[in-house]
Amino acid sequence: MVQNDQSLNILHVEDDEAAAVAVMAAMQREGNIVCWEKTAEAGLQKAGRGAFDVILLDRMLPDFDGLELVRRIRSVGIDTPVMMLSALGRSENRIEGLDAGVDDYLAKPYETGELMSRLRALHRRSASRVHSAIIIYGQFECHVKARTAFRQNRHIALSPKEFELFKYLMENAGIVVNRDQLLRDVWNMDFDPQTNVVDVNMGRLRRKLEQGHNGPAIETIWGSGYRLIAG
Amino acid sequence: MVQNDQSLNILHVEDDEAAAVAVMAAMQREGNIVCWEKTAEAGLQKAGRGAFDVILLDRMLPDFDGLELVRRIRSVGIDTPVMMLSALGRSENRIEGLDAGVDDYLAKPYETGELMSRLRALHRRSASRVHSAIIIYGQFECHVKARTAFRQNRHIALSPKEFELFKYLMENAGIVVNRDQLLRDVWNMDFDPQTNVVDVNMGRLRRKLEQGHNGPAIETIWGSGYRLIAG
DNA sequence: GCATTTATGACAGCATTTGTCATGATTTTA
DNA sequence: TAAAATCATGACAAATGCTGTCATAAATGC
Repeated sequence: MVQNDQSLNILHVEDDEAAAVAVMAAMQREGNIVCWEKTAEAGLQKAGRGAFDVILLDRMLPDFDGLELVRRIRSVGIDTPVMMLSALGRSENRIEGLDAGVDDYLAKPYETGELMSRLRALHRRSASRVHSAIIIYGQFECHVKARTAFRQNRHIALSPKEFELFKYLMENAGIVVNRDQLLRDVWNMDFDPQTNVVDVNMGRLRRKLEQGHNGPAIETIWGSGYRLIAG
Repeated sequence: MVQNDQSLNILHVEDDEAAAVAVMAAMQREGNIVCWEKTAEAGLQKAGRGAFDVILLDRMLPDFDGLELVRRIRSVGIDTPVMMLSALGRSENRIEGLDAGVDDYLAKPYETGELMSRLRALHRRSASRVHSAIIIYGQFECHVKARTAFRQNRHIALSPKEFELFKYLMENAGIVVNRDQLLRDVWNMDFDPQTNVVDVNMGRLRRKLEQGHNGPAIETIWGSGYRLIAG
């Protein structure tokens, strides 16, 4: 299997095994990578972790409704485009889905070719704005190549070192990182410099991330290290 | 008529007068602003001029095909999301449209409610990516608030002054700007400093915009000034 | 061919970044 | 409760990047 420029990284949430396998086969034939989850909960966890181009999900899921999954995905700040597949093809079903944050809605039965075309269109619209890797965690966005940071869609001006620190925290979002790690990975020091360089810079970053926003950005774990908060 | 937070600024391209009037009435009832053009050519001119949230167009137009209109809109760098309406509702028609750059495709007959819901979804997706003003011209993008520049989706690292110059060129894309203008608007000098500061910085910007890319970025008009080229 | 205009390399002064240090503030421990 | 340990912050100096100036090479137009 060759992955070409047009191929997508897809998260597929579907409890019906036969339907999932069929969709996956069709998509993988075109060189796309598909990650499959059977429950809405598993889909929610995965959506926040992988760098997916689109999320393709079934409306009827065993644990909670596909629409509820979309609402939760959006509420934690995940902005990946969502295509919903549903046996509920009436107009009011579509409107409900689209108004809930779904980006496209396709009623079963559908043609695989049209599904692929719509996924590509969704991705194209999204990708035209995704110039490079973007790390999203809660209110925060880190545009890696552009070296820019955002909180709640507002740009935050950071110095180069501050950006490096922010990026590291985003890469380890929700995880406590200690000073030794930061010295090694951000400052490229395999020794203790016997200064408080980490503390000083963390303070600088913290002030910039919090200014003009409600709530803390970075939590200090006394005696351990620091942790980025979703915000 | 009250315009609320959800209302859209819509460009509608449709030659059938009755159909256009019906669509417009439905949309204006919801507080949207609709600008109507009868031909593809008029639509193309208008698309480049107004700040439209979405473009809603019919596939069959008198002068040239709706798909051709989409291709032309995209080729001059206009990225406004496009919803196409068509009596041609077969799957291959949809695929053709979506692959040509259309963002959503709705076959006639359709329900007005679903049309509105889909337009809002298109706009929502587009707007959520616009952290701030983005200027697009050919291969170039200028993200004003993030102060970042891109050519062919690749980030270009610019110094603050270089970015200011780039932004000015983007704001006057395709137009020849002379040194007096640049001194006044970028350097805030209402006098001739008797140096070649503009020339030197233009050279710096030019080298950065062109490095690793095919073709020139900035054209010198001897004796007049400079002009950004679409790339 | 010459005058004018534009492009480019180099440099110095200024602005920003970053690490260090001292000390105040907070937390933990005995 | 006091002392020790840890973290936060203001200030400063050195390092680095930015930007305008200048001289000169290269290109254009008459």
